Amino acid sequence: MPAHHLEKINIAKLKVACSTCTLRELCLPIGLNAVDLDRVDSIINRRQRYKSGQHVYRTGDLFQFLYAIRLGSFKTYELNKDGREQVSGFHMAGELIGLDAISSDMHVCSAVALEDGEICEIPFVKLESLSREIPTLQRQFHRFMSREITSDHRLMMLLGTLTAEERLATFLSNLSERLQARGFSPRTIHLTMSREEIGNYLGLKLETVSRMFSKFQEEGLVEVDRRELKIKDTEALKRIAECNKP
Amino acid sequence: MPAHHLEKINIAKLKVACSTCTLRELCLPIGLNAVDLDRVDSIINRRQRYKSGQHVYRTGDLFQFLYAIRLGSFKTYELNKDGREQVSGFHMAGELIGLDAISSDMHVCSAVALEDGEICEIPFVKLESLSREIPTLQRQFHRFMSREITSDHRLMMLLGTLTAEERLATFLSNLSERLQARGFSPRTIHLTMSREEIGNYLGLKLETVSRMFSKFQEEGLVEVDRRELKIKDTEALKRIAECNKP
DNA sequence: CGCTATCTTGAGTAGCGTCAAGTCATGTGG
DNA sequence: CCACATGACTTGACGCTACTCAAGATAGCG
Repeated sequence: MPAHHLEKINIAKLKVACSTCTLRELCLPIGLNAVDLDRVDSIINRRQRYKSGQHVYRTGDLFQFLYAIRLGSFKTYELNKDGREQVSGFHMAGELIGLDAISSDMHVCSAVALEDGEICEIPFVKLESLSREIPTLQRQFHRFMSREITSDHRLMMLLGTLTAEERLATFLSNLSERLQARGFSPRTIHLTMSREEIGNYLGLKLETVSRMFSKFQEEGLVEVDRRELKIKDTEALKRIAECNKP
Repeated sequence: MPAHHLEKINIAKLKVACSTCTLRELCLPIGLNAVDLDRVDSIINRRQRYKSGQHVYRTGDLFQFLYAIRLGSFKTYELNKDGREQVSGFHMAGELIGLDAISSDMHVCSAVALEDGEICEIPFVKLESLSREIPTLQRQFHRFMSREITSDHRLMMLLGTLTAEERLATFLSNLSERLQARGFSPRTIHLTMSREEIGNYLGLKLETVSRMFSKFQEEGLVEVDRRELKIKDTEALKRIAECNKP
């Protein structure tokens, strides 16, 4: 085999290995040593591409994989019998989705790409078996599940007790923080979801979301033009959102 | 040691061992064989008693244990900065609470007894270590965490999309089912929580909860007298609650 | 260029919240 | 034993927030 060919393969492999992934400090294998990282590497189906609008899984699908987001943004949602939608989360790079399916071996919500993106598939049975051998991985996985529960509780607090204004401010603050943590601008945000989807997340109608955006704009907190958002007064936004904290 | 003394000890031990616990088919060690069951037994601090109103843990407490409820009912709740309360769940025998604390090593919500009850404390570090050796236990634990996520998503759907009437019907149907699963009457229910606590769970004010109870009573769905509840028309109640299902 | 999807804005309304008064059961002290 | 206080609940009147319905604006797309 010629040398340049070998090199190509290595580059291709490197590009997608956990060890060289820019997300490794955000993703499941946080804190693993090189050897253990390789073992995790070996069970992952790396870099499945998703087009905007494409589903990762749907309610009722057999559960086999957890999905670690590498690139792009995704929403997870449930529909009730009447077709009402509740968005349970907007997810971005480094987050793990599909955790709700473990208990019933079937996905109980759906996940869809809001823009083009990439996902690493993690075979759950293999992850469980590996996490029996690597305590750090086990602990990390438990933290991820627990974090999901914590963030669900935050959303409950929002849905159960906050006003429309407080809900939107909380949503924007949270989005800004998470983008910042991933190296994006916390001020200039491209919204990958529609007003209706934001509403279905916050327990509001799309008209109410739109009105609140306009109100925040009038008050000089943000500038919105369709899906382009500029946060002009982070502090004021945070102050309104503060009420969702303990 | 005299025989009668020995017998006494055995009885005392039997009364609190997982292997003889009436909840073993509902609780964490579902499906374990006798040997593994004993190993789980050995790490558990059994039967801590709680008086009505007593806290199991509070926001900010160091996380050390998961808590398996043996007897009684408990609520888990969070307070936000303004003192608004969101109840994240009413929990009863066989349920595991404290799962939200894993990610931060601190409890992020509080748990309080709604009536006198008993709880088994499970040291989390020991549970993790044991679950590395007992795959069935590991799987079971993951199922419990995942079930928590699923039920949180149900509550989100309720809070985000349902009317007051639908919320209360869903609450009552769910309560009835869970009591039935534990061998209690699904029709004659003693409510261990106040109207305000129900409201803080359902995202409603206590007056609205009270009005909805009265409405259900007028319509012949239930009979309520303070905290004693009789379900007169299970089917009608289920029909109203149905909308919270996928 | 017109069609469609998405978003904004207005007017009117319904549902739930707020405030307040009253009931009832239980507990307390004289 | 009664007078009174207290906490939990119910009910009514009224108000406000967010919803509904509708019309119009704008960008993207075939």
